[in-house]
Amino acid sequence: MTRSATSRTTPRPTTRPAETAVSSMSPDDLLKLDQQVCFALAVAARNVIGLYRPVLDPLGLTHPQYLVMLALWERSPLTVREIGRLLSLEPATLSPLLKRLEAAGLIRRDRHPDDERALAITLTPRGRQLREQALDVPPQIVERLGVRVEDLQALHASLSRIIAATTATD
Amino acid sequence: MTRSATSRTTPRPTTRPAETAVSSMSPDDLLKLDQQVCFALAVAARNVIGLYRPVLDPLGLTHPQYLVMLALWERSPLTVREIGRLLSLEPATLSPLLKRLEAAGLIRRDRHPDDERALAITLTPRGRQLREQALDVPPQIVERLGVRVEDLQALHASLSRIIAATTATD
DNA sequence: CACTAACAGTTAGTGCACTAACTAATTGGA
DNA sequence: TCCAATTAGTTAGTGCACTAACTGTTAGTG
Repeated sequence: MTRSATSRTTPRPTTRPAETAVSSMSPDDLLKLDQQVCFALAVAARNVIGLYRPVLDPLGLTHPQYLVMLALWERSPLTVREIGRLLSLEPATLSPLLKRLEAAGLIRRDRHPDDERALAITLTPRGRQLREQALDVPPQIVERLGVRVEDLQALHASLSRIIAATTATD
Repeated sequence: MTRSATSRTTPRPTTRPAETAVSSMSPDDLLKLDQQVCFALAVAARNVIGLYRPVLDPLGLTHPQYLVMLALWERSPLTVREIGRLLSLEPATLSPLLKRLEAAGLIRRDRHPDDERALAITLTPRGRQLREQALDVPPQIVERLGVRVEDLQALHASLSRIIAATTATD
């Protein structure tokens, strides 16, 4: 752990600002950090989604279904591909999910008039109406989380950076 | 905590800080997809795990399997329950996963000598040896992520708060 | 001592998420 | 014009993750 004397008095070749903090970190620490971040990300996501479960249960929605409904409540005729781009999900994942939402009477899966290949996913009246109940979800989650809003905002900012980095590179 | 502003002079019945910001949002914004922390969390986790896929593929591991191996590389005889506590996973999730690791020749699933109910999960020589290759995983991920280390640290701090909040409450 | 509680792990069933392989519609050239 | 390449969505197959219901073991209590 005790940094070897590599960068002692020498000018430090390519010191981008990003690396300033790294210079105080051993490669070992870097590995640990990465492992911890990926682990924390997976656990936090599972835990938070688990928090949604009892809240979404009365609405008859799972968490991914809830995200799809959020997208549709914002803009209603959407194709499968468009939903996939919004949520970073594969069409193969959405296809059965959308059928379940259709079976629940929340959406319609009609052929797109301009392009027979595509589907026009629209809300049914029941689907549109469900938004009323959904308005109560975020406050309940925030309450159950019991985390300061500033912390949530900080988390959101950090996550956005990661998402930008991982979707831009693709 | 610098919670100064909330303690005005009027007591304000049960205004926890969490609720002030949420209740002051317009209902429209409340359900906006792009400000849902849960959405960002889910997408970030999926993206990062997707980043691991090609890196873990040569090792023959999935991401959850990799996390289990990380736990075992740190401490080797572990029960299913103990792994579950470390990774926040249900025994029902781990049971088939561990059988796959056993089938891959990386672990052994022996009955625990002191308690016939429990399993003693141990590494095989091959499983222990795999650590060598795994040492190369985090640097590859950090490189592919292309994110500043400060951002990773900030993310880790935020996630830790969330995990603490969600596992303590259970 | 017996018998019930609690506990460790497994199995069944549902749903998410991915890749690869497929069908059908559309587009763009040669 | 016609036909190859692209595109939209579906299906099959693997694996993760959960809940509920189960088997078998241990431990606690009457």
